[in-house]
Amino acid sequence: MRYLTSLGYIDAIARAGSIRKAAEQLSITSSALNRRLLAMEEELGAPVFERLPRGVRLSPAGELLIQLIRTQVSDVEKLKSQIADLVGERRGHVAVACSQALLPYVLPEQIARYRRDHPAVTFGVHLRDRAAAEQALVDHSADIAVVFEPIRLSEVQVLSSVPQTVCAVLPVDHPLAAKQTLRLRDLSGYPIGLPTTPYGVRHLIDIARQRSTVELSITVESDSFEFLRHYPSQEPLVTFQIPAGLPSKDGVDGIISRPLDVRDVPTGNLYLCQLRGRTLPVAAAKFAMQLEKSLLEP
Amino acid sequence: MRYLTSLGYIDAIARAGSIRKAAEQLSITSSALNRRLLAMEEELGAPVFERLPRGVRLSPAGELLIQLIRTQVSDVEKLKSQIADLVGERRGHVAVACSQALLPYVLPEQIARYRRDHPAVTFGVHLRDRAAAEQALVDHSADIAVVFEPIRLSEVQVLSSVPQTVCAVLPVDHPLAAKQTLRLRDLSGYPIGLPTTPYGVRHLIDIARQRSTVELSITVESDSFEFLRHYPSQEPLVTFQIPAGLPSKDGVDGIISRPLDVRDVPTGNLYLCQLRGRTLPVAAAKFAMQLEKSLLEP
DNA sequence: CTGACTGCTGCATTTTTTGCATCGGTTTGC
DNA sequence: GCAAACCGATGCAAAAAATGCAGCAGTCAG
Repeated sequence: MRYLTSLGYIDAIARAGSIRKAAEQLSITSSALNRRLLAMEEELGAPVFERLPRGVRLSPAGELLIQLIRTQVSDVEKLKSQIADLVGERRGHVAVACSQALLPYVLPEQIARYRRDHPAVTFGVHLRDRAAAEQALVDHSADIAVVFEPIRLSEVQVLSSVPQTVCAVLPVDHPLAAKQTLRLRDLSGYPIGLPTTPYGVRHLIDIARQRSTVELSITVESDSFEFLRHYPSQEPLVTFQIPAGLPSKDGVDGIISRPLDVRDVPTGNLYLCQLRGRTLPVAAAKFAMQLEKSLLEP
Repeated sequence: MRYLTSLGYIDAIARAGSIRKAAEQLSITSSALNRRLLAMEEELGAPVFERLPRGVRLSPAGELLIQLIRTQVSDVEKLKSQIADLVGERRGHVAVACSQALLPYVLPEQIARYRRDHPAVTFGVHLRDRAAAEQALVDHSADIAVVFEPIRLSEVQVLSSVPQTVCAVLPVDHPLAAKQTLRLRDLSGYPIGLPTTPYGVRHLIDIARQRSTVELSITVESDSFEFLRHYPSQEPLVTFQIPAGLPSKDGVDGIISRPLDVRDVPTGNLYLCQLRGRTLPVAAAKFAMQLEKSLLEP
């Protein structure tokens, strides 16, 4: 929207932390950008940024302004989406922030399904750890977030949640493949691969390790489930994943999954969230409803 | 605010019902205004107004837009007020919609008191009947409303209410002046002046007249309490008013007031309201708090 | 001290907005 | 049934605003 350019520019400065950097990203000169900022500060009667030797930082007034800017911009998005809906075009854009587990199966399937009905809707899928996903909601860079065991912020509103029992992921020929569910002590002695700390699965495993005396031999750590999932084809590694991130059938890619006994590792929850108090654009709201339904009835 | 001009222009068109009329009020040419509108419609992908032979009317999309415009404009007002607060200037503007009863004593006193502490804050006081006051909140032309016995709309949020027993207003030398409280039948035979229908006092009196067999001789009707209040100096007329609209002492202006018996005329309530879900600008919120306090502890 | 970075500003140029005049259309009054 | 009075839309030239360019002063790391 034309009339929001100044607001978008200021948002860009806030994100870039520097007028010149922001100007480069926006493909305009720093002088033009600087003048828009000065004009805004003139109108507000207070500086929006503190000038530092190495760039700028939001002033207290700027913090208020940037919040207004983001809600106003996304409100306009919402309006446009509503109007498109009114005209019958049903177009829009949905930005999703999610945990890794959603990437291989759930989101590709759900987005494709949604787009079959509404081909004019575009999607953005952004991998974010638990904290960053919530931050993305707050700064409006995501409309909805799907996260496992999130750090609960008061600004986030939970639309629905589904329990997810952590599963061990093993090569098909692993000695433990015979068992239907695994205790933590079963894993003792086998090489283990773990996700790095910010992730929910690791969080639950860590809790279990603290409560138990079982010693796990942690061979590999990675922030990529993709890596951990494919590693066992080289060495018989045991790693962990929640059901949503696993293929529906055993044996695909030469791996199988076995749920961990809930006495060892508590069942976590996968949460579908949005920013509290925000009315989502039509497309995002409808997609969230579809996703919610599919998560509850897998 | 500079970047809101287009929005303000479109709001002006919506209020004026015609591009040319709005252009005149805005002191610009109709062509300039028309082009801004066309540009906006282009960006939205839908017409904002239906073109009628005698002007324009909001389209469904326009209804959505105008609502967004008004909240955005008042959100910016709020931001500016907050920033001014931050800078320590404490300035702002408070628009009040109120019943007639508030005009002579309550509001002048309260506004003057507020302005003693915050001289940079300006006020707008708008006389509105019960329905119009609530409409003023909805379209953001008022920040707060003080009304007697309002028609309750779901969009309105009550901040506080105080009971107000309807009083009869008589000349000091009226035969009924001896009594401390008056029954409706006491008034039978004396000439009566009544406010016109949209007002709350009239509403309560009408209810009382329906329930009772007493015949009142209605001599004068007026939509001005000011007129009714001063009429008795010419002819011994009995009229009605709520305590908030009466001088604190009897005998001022040659009139006295006597409460009506609550068995005849039910006690009404004076309501202090704002638009539901709206966060008021700092100045309006503080003034509302002061007003609320003074109404509860008269 | 140098070099790289920052935000800011004067001036010429480009882009956008505005005003003026006018067109085509519908309603209203006689 | 015709003229006058509105209405919104548009081409064109003038006015206003935004932009790019170049260069300023200041800070900081090495």
